[in-house]
Amino acid sequence: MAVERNLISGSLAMLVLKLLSERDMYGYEMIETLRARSQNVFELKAGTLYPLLHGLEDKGLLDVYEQESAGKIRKYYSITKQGRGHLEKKKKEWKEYADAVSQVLAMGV
Amino acid sequence: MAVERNLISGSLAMLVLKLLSERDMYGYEMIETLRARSQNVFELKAGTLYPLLHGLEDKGLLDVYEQESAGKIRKYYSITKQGRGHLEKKKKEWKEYADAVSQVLAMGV
DNA sequence: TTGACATATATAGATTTCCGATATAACATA
DNA sequence: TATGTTATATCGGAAATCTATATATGTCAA
Repeated sequence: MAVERNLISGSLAMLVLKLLSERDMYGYEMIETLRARSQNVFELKAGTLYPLLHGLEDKGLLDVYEQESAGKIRKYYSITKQGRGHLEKKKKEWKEYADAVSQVLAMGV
Repeated sequence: MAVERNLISGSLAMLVLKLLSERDMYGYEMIETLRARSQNVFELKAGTLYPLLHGLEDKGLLDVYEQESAGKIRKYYSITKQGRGHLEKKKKEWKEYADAVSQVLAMGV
């Protein structure tokens, strides 16, 4: 694929980075925020998110720190400069892919 | 996911069904047509397409017949009534998903 | 106060999609 | 005759995501 193979499924990483580009969040908060913003289309599972976050951290796209909030220690994730660069690239690829799909679906009979 | 898990990668099956909803085609023709319509964004591999076609046939979404064309026996694929129903459903899901992604990307800062 | 439910993080195993590599074969053209 | 294009096919593997499971805390109602 001219658009990376992982783009489509990989859109989840893009969405997470997008949320973190606005403000630091902890995992559970991302699940709830994505659900709300997408009108319940994205029902991200914890078993999907946490391995994804660890992977993004390993790649240097996110930083993590612990912070108490409402009596609980939570893990907050923060996007790095490299992460912002990655997000821009992924947004461009998503647009390219979505436009191509529209193109194919619209043409013909 | 409210949108089926396979939707996104599964968009490939949708695109193939879309082509066949216009006219019968053989495998290689689908690869070339998808490439052309998407301005080279979709570079579908033979190793992806043929197993996909066999799977769609097993599910009753496609029929196959052999026909000579330009001195060669080619396998033409034809979409079934069930296949058309499946295509409509997938198109709706794609739209739902793509809109949700746009929503998340557009909001916030 | 006890049980149920929501919050919060985490890992292991399984499934699905798709690609790379490889194989075969016919035709076109240089 | 050699090379490239057309055409179909399978196997094995990588990557993304889900299911199931585990753990622990806070909250609220019975």
